[in-house]
Amino acid sequence: MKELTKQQTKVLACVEVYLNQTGFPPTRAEICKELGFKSPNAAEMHLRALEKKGYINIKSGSSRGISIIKSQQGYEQSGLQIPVIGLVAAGSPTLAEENIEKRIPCDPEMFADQFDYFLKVKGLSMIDAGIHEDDLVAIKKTTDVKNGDLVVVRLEDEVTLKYFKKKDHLLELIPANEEFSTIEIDLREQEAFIEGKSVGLIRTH
Amino acid sequence: MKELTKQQTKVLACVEVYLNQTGFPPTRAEICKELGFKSPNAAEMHLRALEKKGYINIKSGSSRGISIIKSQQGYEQSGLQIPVIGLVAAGSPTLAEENIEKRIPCDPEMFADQFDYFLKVKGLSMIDAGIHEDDLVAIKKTTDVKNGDLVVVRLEDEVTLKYFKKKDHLLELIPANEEFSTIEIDLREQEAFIEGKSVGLIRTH
DNA sequence: TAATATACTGTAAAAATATACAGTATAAAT
DNA sequence: ATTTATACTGTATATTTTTACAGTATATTA
Repeated sequence: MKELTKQQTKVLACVEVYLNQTGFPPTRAEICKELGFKSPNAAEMHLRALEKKGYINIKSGSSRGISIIKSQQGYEQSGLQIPVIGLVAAGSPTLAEENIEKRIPCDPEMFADQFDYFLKVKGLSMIDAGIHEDDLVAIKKTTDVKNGDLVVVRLEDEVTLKYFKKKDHLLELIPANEEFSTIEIDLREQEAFIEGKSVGLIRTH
Repeated sequence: MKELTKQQTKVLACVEVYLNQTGFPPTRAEICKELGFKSPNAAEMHLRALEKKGYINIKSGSSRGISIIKSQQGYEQSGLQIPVIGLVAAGSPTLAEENIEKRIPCDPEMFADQFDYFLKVKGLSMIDAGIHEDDLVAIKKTTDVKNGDLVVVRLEDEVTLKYFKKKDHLLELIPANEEFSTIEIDLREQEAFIEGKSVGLIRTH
């Protein structure tokens, strides 16, 4: 890829910034206004140079017909960001702003099932299932869970991620670590709120 | 958010598809051509309705001045799809079409580092690192790796995912499973091609 | 020293585009 | 039975926008 002159770099950046802010490319006149040129031909010439060097494509005859081929900036954020929630000991994992640690740009349909948020794993209770501390488990908000599903359950003030098993009044929350023991709940005595189930996992190396 | 009529949904989809394909929004006339309308006013009315319902913004007086507020589509349609490559025993993991098992809609910047493809894990050699069979490891194509990195290395015709350790002429490829042994390579005797390193992992539950 | 590339100004015209206005048709709601 | 909302056609025009053409100035290369 050929190198750009200083001015060409400025013009390309101007187009990209305009695109990010408005969602559509600028006109020659708008580029001039932004960069202080007094003739639309100034912008035109730079755009032509950028096209020749393979950085942009110009659709002839179209207004604002500029498309970026090689961006100076990183991948533009397409807007879809999934919140990450810490597996806090107290309270249910709400999507309220104060509970969101960060957001990750990804597609809510990247796993087989759609999901609503990531839950950041604390502790080692699921390590034998290959789920480590700080892994992010993709959670689909639902109460429709089956035996064997990996579920997020709230017991009073505590939220936990375990395998689900239910028979009549007995709910078992089964860890994947020999050093932890199964939580057994008699649903006639204690309430259990199913927050959702895991449809996938991601980990940053 | 108000519901859209069938035609409004079509028009919104048309705008989004056009945007994804060209990088700039369509004109009224182009929407008409795409959807078979014979009057630019047909497109105009639908766009106005979409603006009123909060799905798009129209910059008055500007050509192609449409910006999407609430997208109907995800990464699937926006083209951001990352290929999944099977960890085949023979040959390097190329992005040639025949090696691509499927594509996953997600953002190449979802992990700390950008990555190029997913590698589907075979075998249990990394199980103690929480990497199971059929997990998808996000690989960044690079030869710039440090000791301790999880790397994809090709030895002759075999591709393997292991921890990297190099000292002078000795390359060690270390598994995370006691039942497997470290691969030791004297680089003066045998070549080793570093295909890339892992920046993350995803797993579908 | 001439040629060439960069970097513009200034003007103008053709083409692209938004957008208003006047209608038609149909189905659902009042 | 009348109003209201959806869904258009068809025309016209003011405005926006591209883009060509004619210059000017400066620095670099041959």
